[in-house]
Amino acid sequence: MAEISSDVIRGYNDIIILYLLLNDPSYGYEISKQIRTLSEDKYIIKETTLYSAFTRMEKNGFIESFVNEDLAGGKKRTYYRITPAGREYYRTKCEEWTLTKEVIEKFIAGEGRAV
Amino acid sequence: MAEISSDVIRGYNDIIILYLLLNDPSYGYEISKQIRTLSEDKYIIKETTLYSAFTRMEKNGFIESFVNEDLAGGKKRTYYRITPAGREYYRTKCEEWTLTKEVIEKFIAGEGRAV
DNA sequence: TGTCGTACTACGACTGTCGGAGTAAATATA
DNA sequence: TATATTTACTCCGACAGTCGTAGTACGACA
Repeated sequence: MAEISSDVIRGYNDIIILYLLLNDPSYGYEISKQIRTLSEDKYIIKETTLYSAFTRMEKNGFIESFVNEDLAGGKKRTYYRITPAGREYYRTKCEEWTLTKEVIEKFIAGEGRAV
Repeated sequence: MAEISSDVIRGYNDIIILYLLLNDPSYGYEISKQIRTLSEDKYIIKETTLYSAFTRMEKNGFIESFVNEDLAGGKKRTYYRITPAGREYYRTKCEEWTLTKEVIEKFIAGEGRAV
């Protein structure tokens, strides 16, 4: 099972995380598992990478954190919620992805092209 | 004209450069212009990024350098030639790109999906 | 003579990711 | 009940690739 290295996915962690916050707030451990599941085990984000992304994006105003106080369903957790600025950032990054994809594919060996 | 930022193309500079060496040796200035032209001005690689990529890839055995001695057609230049190892590396990276693309697109808002 | 294009090189700074270690509560297993 | 595993982080220092800035130097053109 081939896995994706950090140097090629780098630059997309932000949109991956924000995508998983679009509908509902979530927290580190859950997001980590969702990335793994959704990517069918092809991308497993490192804990340190994920949590430092949270810190950075909160500083940038893309997400907001809050702590679950009731503790009904388990341990204390830090949840993150996407902000309007975060939604806007996500949209912009998606557009940039489309552009980037087109550019990169010009430099990828297609079918029938000798390499 | 939207331009691609370095943090999203990072990780692909190697294959972009190697692609342009697949058929013939080339040198920094020319490769830089070709990237710009082929990408339709969407990606303009920084000189320092390009030349440090050359150094790194030569160290890794993916390219070899030689200097044009005759100087018939202008200034002295350092040319680079792709090695078999470089070709192999390029192929592997292309496959990784396909995988990465599929994964990232799972986290991109598609048509009709609210963001 | 001066400016523009060509073709680099050097250096220090910065950012995001990583490996490793550690903490601690909740849950599952024996 | 005791222990192991899972959950849910936090901190630290290191590293790689990119960047900004600056500088060099040659050739062509006006």
